[in-house]
Amino acid sequence: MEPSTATTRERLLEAASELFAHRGFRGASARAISAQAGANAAAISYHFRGKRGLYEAVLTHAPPGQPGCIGATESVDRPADPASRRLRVFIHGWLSRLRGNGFDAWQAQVAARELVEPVGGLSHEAQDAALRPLVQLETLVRGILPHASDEAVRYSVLSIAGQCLFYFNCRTIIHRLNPSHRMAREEVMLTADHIARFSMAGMTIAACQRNSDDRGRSVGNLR
Amino acid sequence: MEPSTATTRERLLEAASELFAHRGFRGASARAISAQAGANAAAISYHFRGKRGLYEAVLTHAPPGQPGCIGATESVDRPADPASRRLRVFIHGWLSRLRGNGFDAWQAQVAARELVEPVGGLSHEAQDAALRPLVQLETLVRGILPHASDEAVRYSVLSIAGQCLFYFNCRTIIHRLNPSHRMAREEVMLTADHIARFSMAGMTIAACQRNSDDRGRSVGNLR
Amino acid sequence: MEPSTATTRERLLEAASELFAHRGFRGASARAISAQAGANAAAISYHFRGKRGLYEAVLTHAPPGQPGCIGATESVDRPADPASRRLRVFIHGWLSRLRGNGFDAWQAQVAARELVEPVGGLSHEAQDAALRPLVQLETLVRGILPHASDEAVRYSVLSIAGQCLFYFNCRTIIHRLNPSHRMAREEVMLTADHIARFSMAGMTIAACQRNSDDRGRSVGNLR
Amino acid sequence: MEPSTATTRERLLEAASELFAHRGFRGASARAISAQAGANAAAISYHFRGKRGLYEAVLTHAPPGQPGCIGATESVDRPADPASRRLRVFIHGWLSRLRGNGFDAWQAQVAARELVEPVGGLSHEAQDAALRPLVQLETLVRGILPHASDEAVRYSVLSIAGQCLFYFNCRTIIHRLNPSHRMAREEVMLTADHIARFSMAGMTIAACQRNSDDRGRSVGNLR
DNA sequence: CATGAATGAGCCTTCATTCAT
DNA sequence: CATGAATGAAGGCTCATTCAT
Repeated sequence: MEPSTATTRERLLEAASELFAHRGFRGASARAISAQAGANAAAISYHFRGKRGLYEAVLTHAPPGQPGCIGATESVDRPADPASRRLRVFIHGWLSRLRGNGFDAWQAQVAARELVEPVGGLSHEAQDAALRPLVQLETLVRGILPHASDEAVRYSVLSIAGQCLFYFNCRTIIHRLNPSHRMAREEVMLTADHIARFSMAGMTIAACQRNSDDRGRSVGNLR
Repeated sequence: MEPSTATTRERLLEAASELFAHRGFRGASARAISAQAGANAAAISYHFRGKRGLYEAVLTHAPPGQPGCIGATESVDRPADPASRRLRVFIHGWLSRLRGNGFDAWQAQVAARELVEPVGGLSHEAQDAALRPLVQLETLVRGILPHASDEAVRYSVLSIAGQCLFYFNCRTIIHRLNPSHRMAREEVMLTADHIARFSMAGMTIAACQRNSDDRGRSVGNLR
Repeated sequence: MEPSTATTRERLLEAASELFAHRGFRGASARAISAQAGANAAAISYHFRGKRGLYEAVLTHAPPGQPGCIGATESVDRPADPASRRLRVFIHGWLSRLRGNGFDAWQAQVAARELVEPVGGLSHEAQDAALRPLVQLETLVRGILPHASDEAVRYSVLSIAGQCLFYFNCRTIIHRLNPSHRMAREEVMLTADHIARFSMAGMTIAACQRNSDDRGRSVGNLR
Repeated sequence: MEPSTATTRERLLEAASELFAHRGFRGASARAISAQAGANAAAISYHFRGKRGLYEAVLTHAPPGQPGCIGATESVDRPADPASRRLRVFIHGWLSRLRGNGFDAWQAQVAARELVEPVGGLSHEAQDAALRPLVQLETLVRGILPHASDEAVRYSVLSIAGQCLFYFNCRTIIHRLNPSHRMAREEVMLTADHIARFSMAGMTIAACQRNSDDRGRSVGNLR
C-alpha cells in the first residue's frame, strides 16, 4: 500500500481502470479501488465526485503526451495504405488492447463493457469516448465500401465490432469449448487476421449480393 | 401475475428469467424477483437454495413438453436443407429470441449475458446450457466447411456468435450512433439476412485465403 | 440488549420517539436508535422503509387502546366546562407531555420539533399529526372568542402555541438566566396556570382593543 | 460574492450567518459555507478553529461602528417613552430581524435558533449573546411591572419571547394551517402589534389575578 | 495568509440469507 | 409448503478536520 510516486488521483485512475475492466462498474467496489490505489475511500469522492465520476474519468482520460484516446490508432489517418490493411491494423490494435494489460488496455476494456452494458447517466463526453472505436470503424468501412448505403456500412461496422468485442470475452468460452486449447501469445495476431479476412470477404461479397438481391423475397422465404 | 395458476416455483422461474434477462445477475435483486413473482423473498432460498441456484435453474430449465432447450431449433437436425439456409434460419431464430419476450426469449437472453459476462461458480450443467448455441453453431459451420481445420471452424463460430450477441445489445448503440434511426419490427429479419450473408462470404472466402496464405508473413507485416 | 417482550417494531418506535425527541431528526442516528432498541440497524429499513418512515411512524402512531393521538385531551370535547378552564386543562396537558417521559411525551416533543423545524418530504398524515395541537387550540380559541375574525383567532392560537412550545425548550434557558433556579415538580402546573391566565387576558382584552383600534395609525406610529 | 472587497474572514462570517440562519448549525455544512464565501474549506478551521468557532463568532460578532449587538435597539435605553410603547418597538425590531435579510437579521435568526435548539459546548460569550434579547426583554418587562415578583417577570419574559420566536418559524405553519393565506409585507407590523397588545394585557391583568389568586386550589383543581 | 490534498469517522441503505413458526 | 422477521455484510457517500506547502 505504499503511495509510490504517482499522485493519488493517478493511482486511483489506474486502479479503477483495472478493476472496472476486470469486474465491471458494479462489480468493482469503490472501497476495493481505493484500497488497491493505496488511498482512502473518500478520496474517490474528493477527486472525482463519486464512483461514477471516476468511471467517466477512466473513459475520457487521455494519458499525457498521448494524442488520441481509447481506440486511437494512426491507421485511420494514413489513407496511403490500402483500406484492407488499415482495417487489419485497426482490428489488431483494438484486439491487443482488449486482451492486454496496462492503463490503455484496461481503458479499452472498460469502454468495451460500456458498449455492451451501459452504465446509466454518463456524461456525453464519456459516452462518446466509449463509442470512439465504432466511429473509427465506420470511417474505415466507408473507405472500403465507398458506394454502399449508410445502412450497409452500419451493418458491417456492427458485424466487425461484434466479432472484436466477443473475442474480448472469449477466453473463458474457448476454454470451455475446448479445454485442451492453450491460448498462445500470438493468438491475438491470428485472431486479428481472421477477423480482418472474414470481414473483408463479408463486406465486399455481401455488399454485392445485397445490391442485386430482392430483399423482400429473401426475408419472406425465411419462414 | 396470477398467483394461483402456477406453482410458486414456476412463477419464480418466470420472473427470474425476465429480470435476469433485462438487468443481469447482479442487477436483478432477489427481492425484486420474488416480488414480481408474488412470492416471499425466502422462497428463492427455499426452492433453489439461493439466488445462484435460481439463476442456474433458469439456464437449465426445459419447459414441459418441449424437447430442446435454449438454442434448440429444428434447423440443426434437418440436414435436408442446404447448409447456408440452415445457418440463416438458425441465426434468425437466435436473434428472434435475443430480441423477444416470454420465457424462451428471456432464457436465451440470460444465456447470452452469461456468455459475455459469466457468473462465477455455476454448475457444469448450467454452463453447458449457456454454451449450447455455440455448440449448435459449430455443427452448422462444420457442415458448411467440411474440410476446414477445427481451428478455422472455431474461429468462424466465434465470429458468427459475436455478431449475433452484439446485435442483442446494439439497440442502445445504434441509437447513440444514429439517433434518428427507428428500430423497425422487421429489423430482426434484415439483420439475420445480413449476418448470414456476411458470414457465409466470410467463411467461404476467408477459408480459401487462409489455406493459401503465408500466415507468418502477414502477421509479421502487421507491425 | 435483551429483546425484552415487545416486538422489534415496537421497541424501535419507542427508542426512536425518545431519541428523535431528545436530539431531533438529524441528531438521532439510525444506528443509535436501533442500538437502543436492541435491534439490527437494517431492521429500521425493514419495518419502516427507512429512517424517515420511522419518523413518520412515530408521529402518526396511536398506541393501542388510546383513542386520540399527540395532543388529544378530553378537554376539547367537553363543552360543559367553561372555555377558560378547558383552555387551561389543554395547556397543562400539552406542557406535561412536552416536559415528560414515555412514548406519549416523546411523541409530543417530536411533533413540537417538527413544528419548529420541519423535516422535508413527510406524508400528509404525518404533517397533520404534528399540527393537531394547533388545530385543537384553534377550536378552543374559537370557543373563547366566538365573534372574532379568523385572523384574530389565528393570531391568538399562534401566541398560545408559541408560549407552550417555548416553555418546552426553556429548561436550558431559565437555567442560564437564573442558574440558582431549581425546576420543581409542580413547575409545569404553575407554568400552565401562567400561560392560561396570560393568554385569556391577552385574547379577551386585545380582541376588544383590536376591534376599537385604528389599526393603521398604530402601525404607522411605530416608525 | 466579491472575493476581494472583504477579507476572507469577513466573507466567511457573512456566508456563515446566512447559512446558519437558514439551515441551522448541523444543516449548514462547512463546505457549503466556505463555498458561498468563495473561500477554501480549510479557511474555517484556520480563522475560527473549526465550525463551532465560526458559529460562536457569528453570534458574538459586532459589525464595526455599530454599538450594540443582536437584540440591540435604542428603545431599551430611552426611558422617556411609555413602557408599553417601548415594548412594542422592541418587539417590532426583533420580529423584523427574525424575518429580514442581511447580516444583522441572520445573526438574530441564528440566536433565535440557538435559544430553541442550543448547540452544545459554546463559550459563555456566545451563550450570552444569544440570550441578550431575553435580558433586554426582562428590563422592559420590569419597567412595566415594577412591583411584580422576579418570578412573574420571568414568566412574562418567556411568554413574550415565546411568541416572537414562534412567529419566526410560523411561515411554514401558517401556510399549512391556511394554505390560501398570503404573507403580506406589512405582516410583521401587524404581528408586532398583536404580540404587544396581547402581552400587555396578559402581563397587567394576569399579574393582578396572580396576586389575588389562591394558587394551590386552582392547580389542584386541574385534575 | 491561504490552499489543495487527504483522511477517518460516521451516515443511511440495500442485499441475500437464515430461522422459527 | 410458505412466510414474516431479523440479520450481518457491504456499499457509496458526506462531513469536519488536519497537514504540508
